Amino acid sequence: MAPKSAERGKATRRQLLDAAVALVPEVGWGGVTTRLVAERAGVAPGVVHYHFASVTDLLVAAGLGFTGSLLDQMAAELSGQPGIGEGVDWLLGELSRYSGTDPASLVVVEMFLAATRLPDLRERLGDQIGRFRSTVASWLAERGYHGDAVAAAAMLAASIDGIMMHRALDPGLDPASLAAPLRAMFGLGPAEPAPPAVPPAEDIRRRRDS
Amino acid sequence: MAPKSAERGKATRRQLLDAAVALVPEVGWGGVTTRLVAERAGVAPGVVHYHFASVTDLLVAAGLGFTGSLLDQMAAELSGQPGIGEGVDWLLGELSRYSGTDPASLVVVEMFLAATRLPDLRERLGDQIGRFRSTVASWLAERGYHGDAVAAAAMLAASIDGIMMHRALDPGLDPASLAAPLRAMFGLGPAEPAPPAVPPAEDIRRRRDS
DNA sequence: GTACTGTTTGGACAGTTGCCCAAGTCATCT
DNA sequence: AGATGACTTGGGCAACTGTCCAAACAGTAC
Repeated sequence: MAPKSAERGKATRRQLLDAAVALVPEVGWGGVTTRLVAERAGVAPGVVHYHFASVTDLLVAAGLGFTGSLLDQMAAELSGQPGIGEGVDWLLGELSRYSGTDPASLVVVEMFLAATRLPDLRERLGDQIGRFRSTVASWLAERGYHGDAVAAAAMLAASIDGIMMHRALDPGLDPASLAAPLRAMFGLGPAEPAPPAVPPAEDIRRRRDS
Repeated sequence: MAPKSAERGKATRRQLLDAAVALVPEVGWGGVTTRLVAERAGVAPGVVHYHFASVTDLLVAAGLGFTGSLLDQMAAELSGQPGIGEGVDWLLGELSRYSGTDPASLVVVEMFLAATRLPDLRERLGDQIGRFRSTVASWLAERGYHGDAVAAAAMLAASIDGIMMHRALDPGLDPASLAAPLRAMFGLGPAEPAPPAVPPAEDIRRRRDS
């Protein structure tokens, strides 16, 4: 055999996947072409169809890889939060990193849309999000959330994407200002028990303007 | 002059806009082509570039027309609701009509995405949604919502789109099941005392904060 | 009738697309 | 040495794209 060639092939495949993920936010899901990916990955155009049956196949694989690790990481970090209040606050802080126009946000929305036209993608992306929701629901239940934890997790997940999308149109929409209604959704008080005047140093990492 | 011709022109223009709106959910924003629109509208391909400078121009005009009337209608109907509880419930009922895979939902998401790449569209769509949020905020304030009505309106608007998107991936996600957390967001009690035939056995006796 | 206007037609144009494939490279195996 | 296998190359193909345009088609005004 030729293990050296196989290694190189794996590397090329990875480069194609990375190039595809990077290209989706720039030109849109439908704007990603064979030659564009090849050029970005630094390979000849023919390579794309050697590693993937079609550009759509490449995009599906690349997209699912991206959302999979993103959701896994978010679920893990959220599960590490001690209480529901801390979790919601952490989530809002995390959300401020996704402006709706940044590459990660755009990939997610593009995939939502592409999934409506690709049954295979829809099923697999739905599974990923279902797993995320389950993790969140368990986390809520373990923290003593009184109510339908599954419904609350669904609302939370939907809110994340909704806020992300709306921020794309209104950059002035500050996630921090949404803390009160979001906390109320989980039966939490309107504000942190600690006085907001002096922020607890470890919890708030960066607080921009007002 | 030729008023008869001008009339016919207006009608053709309308047909092109309608065809574009119908096509977006079917083939995607980027999949709408000159010839596709012309065929759907029942005119020759050249007509498109007589009435619009480019396909993008046509799509922007068609999309904004669609979202404009959709948002206006929703704002008007929501404003007609007597109380916040009724409004939220009405909204959830309305939301069940938008499965995330229906034409209207798809047009909205496609426009969000297109707006991130078309500054002109972003600004105008942002204005439309800003107006919607203002209307909702006023409606909340008039109903005695205690808290930041603007933030609550933003969360509500974002939730609508978030739920819509998530329903596209999980058709089993019932908007009605989200009533409890959504109502809690507005400091409302668990549920209305008017359940359908099948009683929602799972009861949530969640008290709000102070 | 002729002149003028706004609208419509269908084809032409240069460019891009996805996918394919014969020929090539290169390390490994017999 | 030759054969094997995985991978890469660059060009070729038919199909499609947005945009343009000379010509035809109305109706109105003179």
